[in-house]
Amino acid sequence: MTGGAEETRLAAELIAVVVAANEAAPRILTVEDGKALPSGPFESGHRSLQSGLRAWVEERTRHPLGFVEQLYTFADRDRMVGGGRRRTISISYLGLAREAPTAPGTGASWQDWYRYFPWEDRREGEPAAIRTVIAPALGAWAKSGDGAPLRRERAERAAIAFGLNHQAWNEELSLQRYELLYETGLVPEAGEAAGRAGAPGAPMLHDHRRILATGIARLRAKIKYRPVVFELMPPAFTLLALQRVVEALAGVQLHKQNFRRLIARQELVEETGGMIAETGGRPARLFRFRRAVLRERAVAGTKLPLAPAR
Amino acid sequence: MTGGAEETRLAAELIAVVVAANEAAPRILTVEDGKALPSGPFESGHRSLQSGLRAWVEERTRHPLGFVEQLYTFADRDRMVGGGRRRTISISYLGLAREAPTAPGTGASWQDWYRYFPWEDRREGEPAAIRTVIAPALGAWAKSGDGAPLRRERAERAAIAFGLNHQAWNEELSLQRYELLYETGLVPEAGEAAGRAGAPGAPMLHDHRRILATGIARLRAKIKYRPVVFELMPPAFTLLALQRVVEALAGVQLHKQNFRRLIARQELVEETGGMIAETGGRPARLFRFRRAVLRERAVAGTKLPLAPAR
DNA sequence: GCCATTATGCTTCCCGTGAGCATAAGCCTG
DNA sequence: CAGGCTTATGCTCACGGGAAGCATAATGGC
Repeated sequence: MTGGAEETRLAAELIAVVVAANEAAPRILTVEDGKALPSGPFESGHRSLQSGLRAWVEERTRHPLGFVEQLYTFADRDRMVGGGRRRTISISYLGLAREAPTAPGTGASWQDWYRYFPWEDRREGEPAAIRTVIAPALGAWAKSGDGAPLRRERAERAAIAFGLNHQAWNEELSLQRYELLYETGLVPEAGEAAGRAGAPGAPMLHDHRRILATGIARLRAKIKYRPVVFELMPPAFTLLALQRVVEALAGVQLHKQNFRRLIARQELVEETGGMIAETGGRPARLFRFRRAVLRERAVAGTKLPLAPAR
Repeated sequence: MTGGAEETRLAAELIAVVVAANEAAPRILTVEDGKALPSGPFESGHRSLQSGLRAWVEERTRHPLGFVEQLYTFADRDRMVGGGRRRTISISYLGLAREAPTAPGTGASWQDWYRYFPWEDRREGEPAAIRTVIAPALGAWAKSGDGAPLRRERAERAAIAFGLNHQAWNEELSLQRYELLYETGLVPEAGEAAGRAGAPGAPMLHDHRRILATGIARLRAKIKYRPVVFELMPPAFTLLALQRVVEALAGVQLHKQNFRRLIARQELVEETGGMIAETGGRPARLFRFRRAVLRERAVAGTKLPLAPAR
């Protein structure tokens, strides 16, 4: 059956969500003036999907990708790229790296990821746009549903996704939030109402912003049980720097003392012996990641505290 | 770059891990006399990968798939199926269903999943084969490593994967276990030593047993935080029946009272009002799944207790 | 020297989980 | 028909981790 007569021509494409981070914000590698994620064809020379992606990204960033993980494979019919009769299968990956200057002329650049998802950053509390724009729009959408059950379901979905009413904010729901905004026409990618008052945040080409949302969700979930944050850290760092990076990724503030306790108890780091005179305040000790835990706890749990501060 | 001259021809294939379960064991849908997972080409008529898979499986089992989730996409070069110059991309899915008679003539049949992974069933304690065959073989493999660090690393990997020494058994590591057995040549799929004393369990064609191991790992992880078990249950069931199914999936015995407490506290089920006169013992109440939780907790946590009994 | 700022150590409270003890309700056996 | 066996259910207790706060130690800036 595989070789039918009316065979569709297939193409395969790799799309990468490459994440780096500093204490201020997570950064993602983009192309086309920040409007697309890096992507490239899956070529016959590639040994496997993952090695293809690795080679491809490292060529551009000149920096090795530490951690790489497959995100999702899409092949929706309405997703045909390039306009031909060719069906494209897109395989997306999440990769972690350290930020380094991009090769000039490639159009590649690093961007703050909250530029695309302003509503995902709650480190300074709930962004105003949620209350002034998003919540009202979702409320209207819920009310416009046919029949009470549908209306209730919509209101409930919105409340869970955006932590409205008395629901708690769940930082891992970034994909659901984007999908909800897409479904309700609040992001320009949905086409419908480019003029209408929509959600804030820069759009991307194709469905790249959705893929980015998938990557954010995956990474936010992952940092809670695997020591992957360290892939984003410099060789030596203070505990506060580590906390700031985790907070930047999660988009939430953490309780300092508990964060330190958890890191300490799990023996994730060891002192380098050095100290650093920060910008005011008592000097902090420098730590490095204990590479050994990658072997010891190859799979076991390594939880990061995600309890809100204050 | 997408349309190069020396273009590799691509084919895409969908592979399904379809799981059902009874109180005795989880069951998987197979073809070719239990030696392969159902798979089929991804056709141009399919709207999306998932809808393609759904249509395809439902046609064969005549039963709707409740829950469907993408597992992984492979395209390793050494995985070329069919021998041609054609590169195959395989997209695997996990699906949950209720067991129903398979359509005759299709070669499809349901199989106990522990037939392929005897070492994954610890409901009656550690299977003898681990102590008599697997642990010694892994021990020899570890000792044969070049250099002390490699030997230590190997011993550690084996201990973590199979819960040797003082390590706790982690039921979610089914994929790592299979990969370890593959790497050490203990499963016939590895080719090397078909004659040597290997691990027990029926092999499968291609890399299907590895895909099944991936599905098992995913499902075992999933039942802990999402109410997916109910997709496998009949409309009404006793709490013990529910527990038995969870135990069958996890391959571990659970503490009865705690299991009930957790189910009760989360309000996952409601009484149907009926009772059932079991095989001896006090009659049990019948319950049904509260569909409402799917909306209420569309994403929040729904944990199943996986604490060992006794 | 006093203040602002950050680093660190410890303590308390609360809740979920892991384990058992005890009782209720049928069925089966002698 | 009583006693024993088996499964259903209710409850208690102890422990450990997580969430919040209080308190003290170092520095640099005024």
